[in-house]
Amino acid sequence: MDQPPRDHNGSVPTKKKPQVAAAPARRRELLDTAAEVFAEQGYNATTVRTIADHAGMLAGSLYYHFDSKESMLEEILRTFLDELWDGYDTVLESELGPRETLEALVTESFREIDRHRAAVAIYQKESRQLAAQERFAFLAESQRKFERAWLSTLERGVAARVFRSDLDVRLTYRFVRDTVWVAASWYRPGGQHSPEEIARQYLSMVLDGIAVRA
Amino acid sequence: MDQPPRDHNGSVPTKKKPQVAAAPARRRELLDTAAEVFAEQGYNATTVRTIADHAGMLAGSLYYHFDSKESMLEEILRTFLDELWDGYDTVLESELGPRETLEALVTESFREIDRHRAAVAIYQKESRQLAAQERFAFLAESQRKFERAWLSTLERGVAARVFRSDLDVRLTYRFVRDTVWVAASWYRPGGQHSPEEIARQYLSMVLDGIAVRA
Amino acid sequence: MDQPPRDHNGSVPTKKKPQVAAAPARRRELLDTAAEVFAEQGYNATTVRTIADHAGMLAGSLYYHFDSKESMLEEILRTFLDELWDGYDTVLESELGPRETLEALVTESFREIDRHRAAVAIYQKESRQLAAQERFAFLAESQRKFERAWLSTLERGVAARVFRSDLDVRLTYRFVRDTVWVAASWYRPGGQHSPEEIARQYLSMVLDGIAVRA
Amino acid sequence: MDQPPRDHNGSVPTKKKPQVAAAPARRRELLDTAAEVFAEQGYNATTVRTIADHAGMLAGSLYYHFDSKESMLEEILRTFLDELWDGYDTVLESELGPRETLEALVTESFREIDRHRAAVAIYQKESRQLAAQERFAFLAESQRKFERAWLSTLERGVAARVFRSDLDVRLTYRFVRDTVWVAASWYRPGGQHSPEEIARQYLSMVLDGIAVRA
DNA sequence: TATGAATGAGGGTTCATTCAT
DNA sequence: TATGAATGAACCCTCATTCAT
Repeated sequence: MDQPPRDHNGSVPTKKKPQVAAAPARRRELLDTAAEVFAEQGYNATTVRTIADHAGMLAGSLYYHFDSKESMLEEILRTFLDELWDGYDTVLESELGPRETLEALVTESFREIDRHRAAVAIYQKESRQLAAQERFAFLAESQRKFERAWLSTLERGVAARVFRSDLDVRLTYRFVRDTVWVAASWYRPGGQHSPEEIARQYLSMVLDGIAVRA
Repeated sequence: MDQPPRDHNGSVPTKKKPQVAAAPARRRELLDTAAEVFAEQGYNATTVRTIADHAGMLAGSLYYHFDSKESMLEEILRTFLDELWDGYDTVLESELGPRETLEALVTESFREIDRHRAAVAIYQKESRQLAAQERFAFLAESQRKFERAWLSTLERGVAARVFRSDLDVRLTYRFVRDTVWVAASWYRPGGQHSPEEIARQYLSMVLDGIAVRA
Repeated sequence: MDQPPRDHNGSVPTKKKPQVAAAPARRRELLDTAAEVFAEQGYNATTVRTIADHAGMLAGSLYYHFDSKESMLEEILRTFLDELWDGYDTVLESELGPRETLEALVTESFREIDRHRAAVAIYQKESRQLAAQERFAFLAESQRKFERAWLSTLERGVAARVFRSDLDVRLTYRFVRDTVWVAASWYRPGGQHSPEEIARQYLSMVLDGIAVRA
Repeated sequence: MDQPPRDHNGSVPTKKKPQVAAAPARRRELLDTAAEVFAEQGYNATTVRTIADHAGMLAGSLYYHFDSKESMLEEILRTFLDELWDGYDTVLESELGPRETLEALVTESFREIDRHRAAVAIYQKESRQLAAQERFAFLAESQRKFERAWLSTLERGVAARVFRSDLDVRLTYRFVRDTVWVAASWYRPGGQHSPEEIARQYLSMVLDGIAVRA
């Protein structure tokens, strides 16, 4: 979805707070808490006081660790997208066939949903609006890269006659993309299905359909 | 998704404002405007002043027509769901076979997306959070009804051997549901594809998959 | 001190609030109140709540009339500088001799102090820091114009042998400038001396000194 | 301007911190740093973090050395006023003639500006507001003493016919006072003029005026 | 019907200060 | 001596809402 600058954890290194180097553990904790709340209540509807409550501190104390509510959001999304692209890039560089690539990408996606459920949910709900802001331009950038990867995979597949040629490729792209990511809105980690199992079923539906074969 | 009480436009008829009778046309206009803005910016991020700006009036003036920002949202969603269920109920009462029912529901859904794009987008983005409020209990109610309709259709189809039996029905339900509605997030009315055409392609993918048959 | 763009009362016409056209009377009242408080407590030490208290309203209500505390400050200073330069320009265009020019400028200055005591006091105390901000660049611009006017007057006087040539002109400039404007810090309108009377005495000291002539 | 109690560096010796005894050198350094920042940015606009940054430490660490930001300010001003009055008292006890007294006081003032530029600038900008607080009552006290010294000198001069009798003495006092101290706002130590040189020029203007003698 | 002005309850953020280490 | 982390009060500002006109 994105290809942010390699190093990005400081985003806007304005002040000289220890925002970057020091105590990455606490930082992570707080970001996880924030992500959870953002995902549950929506970014706008979430107050920093709520985040602070969940973290067992006062609202002002968050500003020792972060520049702003927005910078928390940014870091949550950047961290997620970085990991996501680590996985995707590995797949894309493996030179698999189109069908195997699709399977690997979908499976990787469900693994990310499993690991970053909150971040994915936030991404789903907020990215469209956010992408308009310069600060979140990396979201749009990621989306473009994402689209290129999928479209080329689908086109390769059509050329190789493993995917149907009678379908509009862009529609198919959206279909597959949405099909995967919306899962974040209902997926609960630790449920009865592992990410791989869910991926398998989704792939089965996407590839072979839900109708019984004639 | 829901079947609210027949009359629902005032929800809480406390005050004496003529919120109901007078000039239903202007009312509709304003709601359409509001829906457009809500869809574009998100409900929370939208200020009543923005709505008023788009409508060419001052923020306070909206309160002649509506009780509150929330009541505008409620009416937008109720109106949409009412129409949606009009269509769905017609389908469900037609006693079609499971596959034909699924096709009809999906087609009807894309028609609603075409007609109520803004409302659908709002619904997609906000319904989860809203459903927790008593005022928006009708959203949860609608969702339950929606789920029942789909699940029973799918189960009928599995029993009739027109849908695959090796798939988790709930997963399949979510798959189909999401697959359809997320389209509202990118669909633009007046584009090159008619709702029926999009429905046909979606159905083709959902039913038969995107892979080439062996 | 400044030569702002001819029209400047909107400074940053971001939103479409009636900040500009409507109700200039109330606006003036509020700005006068604000100026008084800024002058007395200092800009930074003044809270918008204090201003609102003095105006008999709530803090938030000020934002119906103004964009921000800073925009109030800006408008106060712009209005003052505009009037000041109206007076100065009239003097400078009159082609008086250097001594008469100096007398007229000083007199005009005391009149402005009389009319805009609060604004002058604010200007004295805050302009140095403010001028660094882009928004208040007009302060620096005014200062440059002010300096040019004074320096050229002094130089003309030296050339015409009405001012002493053994003094450093820049030092003299600062001497005269400060001497006049600091008066705003103790001047109270409605006191026993009229601005013209004070100007006369200042001029007497500046021109002829306080020592008895040999 | 003031004559504070002989010992004044702790003002309120409440806690047990070694604020007084330990390492007076470091203390001085920190106060000089703070004074510089206060002078440049204004007391209110200066955060303790900014001071700490300039001193190469963290904000909290300053509290090992000082009770509060305010106590730093107090000590800066007290130290300055103490030295100033050392000089003034020496002059005043010398029983010089009125003109020579005036010359000596002005010269001494420019020497203090040279030595304590930052403190003087702070004094100029903040003393009026500060003097209202009990803690800074010494500022008002100093000002009174200052005024007495100058007024009596001027009156002595008028009586001795070395100063003009046609001028309002209080106005003249303010004129001379302001004339001297505002210099702190633009004076930069190490510039091309020595304090004594500047004093000489100022005195020349104040005593004999800037106009060419008839 | 709509305006203009105000309310009042927060919301994000800053900052002097504290304190255990 | 200094750090790192947190506190808590206050601050500027936003915004849904009200109401007299």
